[in-house]
Amino acid sequence: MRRKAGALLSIEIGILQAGIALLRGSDAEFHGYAMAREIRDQEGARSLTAHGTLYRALERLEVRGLLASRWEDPEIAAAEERPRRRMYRVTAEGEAAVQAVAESAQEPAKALKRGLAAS
Amino acid sequence: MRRKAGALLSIEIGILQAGIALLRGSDAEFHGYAMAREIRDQEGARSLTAHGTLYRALERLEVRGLLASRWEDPEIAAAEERPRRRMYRVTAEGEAAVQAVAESAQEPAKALKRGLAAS
DNA sequence: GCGCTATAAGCATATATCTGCCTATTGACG
DNA sequence: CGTCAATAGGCAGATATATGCTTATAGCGC
Repeated sequence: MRRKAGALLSIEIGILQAGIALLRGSDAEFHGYAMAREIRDQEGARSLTAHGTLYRALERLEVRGLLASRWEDPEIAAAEERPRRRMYRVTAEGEAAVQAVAESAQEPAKALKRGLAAS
Repeated sequence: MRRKAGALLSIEIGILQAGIALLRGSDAEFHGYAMAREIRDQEGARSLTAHGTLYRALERLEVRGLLASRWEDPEIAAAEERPRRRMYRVTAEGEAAVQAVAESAQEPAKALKRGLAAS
């Protein structure tokens, strides 16, 4: 659907924000499937159809350097009897990108506040 | 569907026979998913519904000692970028069980042959 | 022979990631 | 401002294994 140069899609912002929220916590890493669950539960039944949409979004973010990933130690996955996970973390670049989006989104809000104060 | 004491179901016989055929080959081991493909291709679109039927049959055969399994080294699965496999092989007991079934199945055939020869 | 019950089979879904193919949307450009 | 093209989204399925729940069936006892 033809992307505006350098812009972030809402799904991408969502991923980064959720990932940044994790940075405050203990592990700071997440994996695709858990993120899919998060989005499905919160954003009122967003389908992500078979998760294809999400995994592609994750890939895009990694290619752009906003996320970095590593494969979980396969021994751990085997011990827990589940498929192995690809662990993602938000990079400094990723944090900056979200910060930029948040700030530009606040501009109209500030304008509104000023407007209310004046009336 | 209430099993006759000690009897083998046709799906179980099929698994064991296919497994025994492999014994002549190089690896002698198989995994559930490959077996499912085999059965699907050969037995004219047997569904095995999401493979649930097959995996339970494999489990039954293992519990009865006719199959033995081991988990594939998770590093290999990771290197090949796929979920890990559970590798099965037919035990001596398994071979004997199939042998017994095959022999009892030949009885009627022999009787028929005798009958034909006499006419 | 008939009904009861044990159990296999079918259906669905969980776990986790990924790709192919088609459609819908949207930014960009004339 | 309308059309074109790039790309995101949706659908489907592959790779592997496994479990919960319901339904069908077959053996066994009466």
